[in-house]
Amino acid sequence: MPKVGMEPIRRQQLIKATMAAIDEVGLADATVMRIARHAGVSAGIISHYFGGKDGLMEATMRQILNDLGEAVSARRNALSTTSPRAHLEAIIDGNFDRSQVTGPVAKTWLAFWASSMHQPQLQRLQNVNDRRLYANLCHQFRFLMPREQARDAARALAAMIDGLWLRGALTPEGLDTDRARRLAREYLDQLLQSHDARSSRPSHEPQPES
Amino acid sequence: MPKVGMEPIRRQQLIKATMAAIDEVGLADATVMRIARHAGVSAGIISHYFGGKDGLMEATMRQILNDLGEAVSARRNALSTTSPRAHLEAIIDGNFDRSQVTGPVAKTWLAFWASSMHQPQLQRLQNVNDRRLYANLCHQFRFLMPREQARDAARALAAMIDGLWLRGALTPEGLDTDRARRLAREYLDQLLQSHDARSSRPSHEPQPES
DNA sequence: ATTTTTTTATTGAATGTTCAATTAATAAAA
DNA sequence: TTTTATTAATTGAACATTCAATAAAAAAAT
Repeated sequence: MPKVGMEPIRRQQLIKATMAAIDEVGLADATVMRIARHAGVSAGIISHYFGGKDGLMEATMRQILNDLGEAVSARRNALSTTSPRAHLEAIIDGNFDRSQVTGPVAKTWLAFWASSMHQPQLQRLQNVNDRRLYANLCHQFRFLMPREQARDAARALAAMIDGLWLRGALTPEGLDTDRARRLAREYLDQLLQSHDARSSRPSHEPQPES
Repeated sequence: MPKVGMEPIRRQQLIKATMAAIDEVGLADATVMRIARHAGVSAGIISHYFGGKDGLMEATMRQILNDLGEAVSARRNALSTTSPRAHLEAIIDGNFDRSQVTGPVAKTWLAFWASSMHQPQLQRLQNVNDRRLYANLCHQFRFLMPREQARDAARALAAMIDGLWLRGALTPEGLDTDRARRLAREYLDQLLQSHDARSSRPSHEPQPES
């Protein structure tokens, strides 16, 4: 059976098998044997390609975060406008991208989320991702409102996205992607309208400084 | 040492110790020995009072959900008005109640949240709680807007609350309670304003039936 | 074009550890 | 003295990891 150049194939297989196993029985019961069985290989191979279980877990989380980042980037790059609203909508849509929201990925994500509280390696990845979402949102809001307001808007929209996502992952029926996207977009509308209403009044409106 | 009537004392001690252990090392490494050590007793006592580790875990989650429910109820009962807005604000405040947001409780909550995806017993508790928050919110919004709109408002506010809460639990600095409360309240304002704006226009406004 | 050697991929069994649960013993209180 | 509370030691199962063995493929030598 052994052929050359199996490494990238096996790595991919095992990462996918990890998500399947976590989706099936949860992180706590996702043993190396179970994961290996899912991939149709022996348990030892995990240590061979990933150095151990931890390595596989980290690689799996990396993959998820990477996919998410690319889903967002792809939608933003497809835009021909620099309109902040369009970019904010792209960020929302990217976060509710199909590939991110499918059962196995969603559950794996949440499992890692929880365990990242106590695993420094995962925590680092988690934080990078969190900050990226916040920074992206904040940057776009800055075109539309003063700094502090933009920060709050970014914080709130980030919370809304994560909250919808979390509730979706937990309900037995899974996330209703269309509804989640719609609610997040409606919230974005409200944020922008709310600012328009405030800034169209004759008060001082501090424009974004550079 | 042995005295009569230790049961309620030990149970409380052990539940608290469970949260402390989970806060310290995470659910995965919260072994019975570690928990027992936190409580200053031996590991065997856990099986004696809770029938086993699972029993202790369930009791701990029950306690957290109970405390949360009481925090909300207490604030709502303290109101002398039936104003939907006041009740919605009380629900928000209750969810960001001090006792819920302290490090150990928050982390334990999130840990259970994740593991409830695969543990039927915890999942049941989780769902009851989720539905209660949604139903409470929905019922209040129904006084102010038509059914479908009220449902969406409830879903969105619930997501916002959970999202703020989740992000707070994950950041190393912990949740900024005041800011979270403020953002959730501002969102509530937007939801209510947004409806006012829509219903003050000369369109048909379906009043709450019943 | 064979044969030999080396490299790569993989397995299965063995190892040692960790854990929850059980049990027998102990000690205080009633 | 009997019951209640608790512990320390033990058991057995589950687990990740390691390692020697094997088998295929590729490369080198004949």
